[in-house]
Amino acid sequence: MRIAFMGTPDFSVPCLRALAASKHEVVGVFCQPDKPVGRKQILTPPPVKEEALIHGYRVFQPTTLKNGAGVALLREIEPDLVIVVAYGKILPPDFLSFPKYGCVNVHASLLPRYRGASPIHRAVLNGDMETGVTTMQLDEGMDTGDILLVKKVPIGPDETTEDLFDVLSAVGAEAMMETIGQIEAGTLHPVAQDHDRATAVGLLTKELGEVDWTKPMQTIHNQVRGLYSWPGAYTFLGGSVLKLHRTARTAVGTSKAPGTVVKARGQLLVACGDGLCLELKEVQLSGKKRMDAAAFLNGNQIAEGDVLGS
RNA sequence: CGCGGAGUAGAGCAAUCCGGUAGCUCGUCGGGCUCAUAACCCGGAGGUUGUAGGUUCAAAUCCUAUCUCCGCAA
Repeated sequence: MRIAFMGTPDFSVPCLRALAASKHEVVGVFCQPDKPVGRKQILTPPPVKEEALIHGYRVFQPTTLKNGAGVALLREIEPDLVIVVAYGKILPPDFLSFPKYGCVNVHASLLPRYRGASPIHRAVLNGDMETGVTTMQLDEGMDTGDILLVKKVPIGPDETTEDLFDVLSAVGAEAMMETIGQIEAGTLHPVAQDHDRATAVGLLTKELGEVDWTKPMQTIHNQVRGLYSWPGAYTFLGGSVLKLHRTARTAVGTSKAPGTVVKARGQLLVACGDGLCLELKEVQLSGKKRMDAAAFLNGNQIAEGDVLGS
């Protein structure tokens, strides 16, 4: 089958690799234009582009697919099927209907839950015990198409978004290959989503990372692991930003006010809103490197009784 | 030249403004104590202070250049 692939970030790469290793012909790869990245604003190609170039695929980085621009490109490569994995742009109707088998999307959630831009983060943030990958037939809406195939994945209590990212991108590749196989075999049974149960999630913002210590310990723990490693959770210590990279739940109770450092010897415990302590295991003060709690405590930069959050 | 912080023992920090041969906590090694401990006590090892120049009787500290790391912004 002639397949065009559309994707941009790391998450999409395993899918492209799987296609490359398959019998199918990758006739073109679409991704977002190169962007300046990092402190020095170096123009960097997206991960999918780098992977595509390794295989010698034709790469397209159009700024828009609207007004026939996308279809014009499809006409050049004549794909039977288009696979879309975290591409980053909405596909117009004429584009969706161009390939014989349409466009199939790999989405990192159990649809109709978490439609939109940040499904993995949201599942962890909400403390879900389970998430997964859904493949669906793309339609004009945002992740509203008929469901083709679902694979579930459990979420561990301390698992981070980054951990899940790796798992789900691998599972996504499996789901994709299985879906393609069934398309060829004609054995798929698309199921409409239950739109009443749908939830939509937007892009993440930095502000989501600020910890509110009056919240329950579990909620803050979810926030830390859900936003790891980007954009990250943070609080304030003496006016400086203190990033929280890793935390652990404890059963230690306290009567101290939320945000108070309850223990700063051996381990670092902070009081949360529900009277339980959250252990900070790895932190980073602005301008400093990230370090584990033991190293942080050695420098005497924090003491019992200090209050985080201001 | 977007803004800013930092490079000192294995780790995290202090001493830098007001130059005078480097200190603290942890780890490590040896010994001791205790029913016991991420407990405590005693002792030791470990640093040409990112690099290159300069000023000086003397530089971690002042001057110049350079490399690296990090926070913000994008």
